[in-house]
Amino acid sequence: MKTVTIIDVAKRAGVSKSTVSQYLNGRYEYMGADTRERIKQAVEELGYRPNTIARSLKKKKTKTIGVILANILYSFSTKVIRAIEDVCNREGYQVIICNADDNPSKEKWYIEMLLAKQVDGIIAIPTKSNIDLYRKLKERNYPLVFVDRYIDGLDISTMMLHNEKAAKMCVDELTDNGYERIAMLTMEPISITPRFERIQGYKKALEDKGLKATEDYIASAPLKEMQTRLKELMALKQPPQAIIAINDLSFMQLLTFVKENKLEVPGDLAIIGIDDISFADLFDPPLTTIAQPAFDIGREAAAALIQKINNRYVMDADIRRFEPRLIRRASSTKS
Amino acid sequence: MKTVTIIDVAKRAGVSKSTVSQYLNGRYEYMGADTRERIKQAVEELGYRPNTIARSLKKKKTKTIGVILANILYSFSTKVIRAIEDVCNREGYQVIICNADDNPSKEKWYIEMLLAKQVDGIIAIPTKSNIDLYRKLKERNYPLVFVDRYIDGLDISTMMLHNEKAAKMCVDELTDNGYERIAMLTMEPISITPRFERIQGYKKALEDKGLKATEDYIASAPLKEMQTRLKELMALKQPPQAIIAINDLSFMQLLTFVKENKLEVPGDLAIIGIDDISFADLFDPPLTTIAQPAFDIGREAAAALIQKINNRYVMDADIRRFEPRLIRRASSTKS
DNA sequence: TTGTATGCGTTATCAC
DNA sequence: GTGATAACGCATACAA
Repeated sequence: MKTVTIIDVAKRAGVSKSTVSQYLNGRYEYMGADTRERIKQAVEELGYRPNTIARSLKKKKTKTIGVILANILYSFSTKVIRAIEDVCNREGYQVIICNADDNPSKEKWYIEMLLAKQVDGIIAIPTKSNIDLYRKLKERNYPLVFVDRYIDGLDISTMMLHNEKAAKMCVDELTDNGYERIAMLTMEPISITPRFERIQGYKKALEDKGLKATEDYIASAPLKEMQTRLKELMALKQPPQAIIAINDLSFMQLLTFVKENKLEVPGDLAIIGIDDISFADLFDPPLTTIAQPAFDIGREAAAALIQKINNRYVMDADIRRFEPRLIRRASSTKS
Repeated sequence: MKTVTIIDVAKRAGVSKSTVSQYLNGRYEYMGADTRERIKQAVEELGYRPNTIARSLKKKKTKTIGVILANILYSFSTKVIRAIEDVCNREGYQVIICNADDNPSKEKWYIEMLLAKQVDGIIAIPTKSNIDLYRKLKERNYPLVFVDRYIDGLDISTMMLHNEKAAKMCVDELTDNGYERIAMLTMEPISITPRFERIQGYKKALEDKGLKATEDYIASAPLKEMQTRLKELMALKQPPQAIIAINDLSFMQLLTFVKENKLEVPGDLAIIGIDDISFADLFDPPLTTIAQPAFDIGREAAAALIQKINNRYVMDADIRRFEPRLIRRASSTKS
């Protein structure tokens, strides 16, 4: 697989490599029609493909971006990536994906790897632990966009769900249907942005309705211990009449619990989940969910990053909030 | 963000850039302990990061591979990718992901993009339409591994499910429970490897049991038309007592159909699906599925590719079959 | 042990 | 219009 270079093309076409370079970059004005044709021929005959690596070295642009996220197995991540990919490829960018698994040292390693690879910009769902590294990048005006999570005091463009509103939608839907003892089920840690904000939103929404948000009703646990935690929650003297699952994984746990304990939904317990899940319609009864526009979020993140890449000094570091959407099904209705 | 290069480090350490290069590549033998220390210092003080692009150009290796698949939104793809990522990163490789959407021209475009980027190898879930391109790569001994789909006559290492066995497992499970009129539901096109092989396996397994495989019972349709197709199937004079869904997407359609028509499972209709789905346990009744080891497949594909990259002449082009696993739940039991 | 020179494949700045 | 030639940042053979 001996590589055919621009020099081979030049020889074959009987011109210099500079002229070929001109041709390749579409600067046809400086070129006779016949030269142009000869080069075209030569390129085809030799099956020449420009070496992007060499070009990148020279131009100091790789037309590649990096995406750092927790785990590609989460459906939110998958959708975001898909949207990013679509935008980027339309613009001629390639995407390198990194699963940091919410592990700060892995995240750091990936960031440095990406920088060494000279990617033109990075989109990340950041952990809070590499704040210094991100700050340094920000100071250098390095193109950077966050998704889903916000890091305080860093002032980097962030695309995320309007989490408080999402939680409020859940509460309102439930209170509208006459439920008053409403609990929230959340994964740990609860410090990351979406969880924190949703819990805040939940509390506020309850207060707006004149209901008390008792700490008893905020059930947080790691995924593995969630069944036990739920058992505790339902064993309270005043068990909740309704539970809001803070995300899809918690929701799955809640569904398992409901099923194993043969609870009737919404009769024994009304439920509602943030994040849409594929089988919401298929569950019995169909599940009320709050969908977030993951594709929109990904698309806008990519668009913003590319804009930053093209004009490094238009650094409007802001937070863009995306609207949650209530999909009303039977699991949250009056019992 | 003026880039700091190896020359800056050399100056700072008071040595030549070759010495620094030696240091960076771990050839410490040719170096005084003090020199080594000085370089280390300089690197840290300057925050120097080697430019991978320049290194790649020189070494003609990018430590990057490309993955081409239909759509990252499919759970099989997601799992495969995750496994590939894990292996690759452990070996210092980065992964560029491309969604070809089963569109041959998109696939072609991506392949050429990846080659231009000088990726060290490619893992693909190939369409059948770029066979010439793949053949050319194969002839050049370019490292290439296929996943999930086989292309006849190309002789390229392929990692895939033992599809016939998977289908046979379904049939056997159903016949063991007394079902005889067993249909298969499949997406179109049926020509791609996994679907084709599963249909073959289905037919053979029926024959093994002395049952006839009538064409009537092989219901194929694009996703959008599957509900209609199912209606036709169940309207036959002799409707099936059981249906095998060929993959997760078909299975979802089947579940929707069952639900909308209030069929009792397995009383009115036994069902079973190939591919595991996350809510198999949560459905009512729990769903029997055939799981495929997507992570294993991805891991082995990555391992094979890296081996090819390291030794381009160990080109054992074979097909590796992975074992399906029956997860027996209530949807396929005796009614 | 360390330094010098050269090349990787391209693009860009000039002359011609 | 076209062609030398010098970078881009690094690795490496070879000289010192």
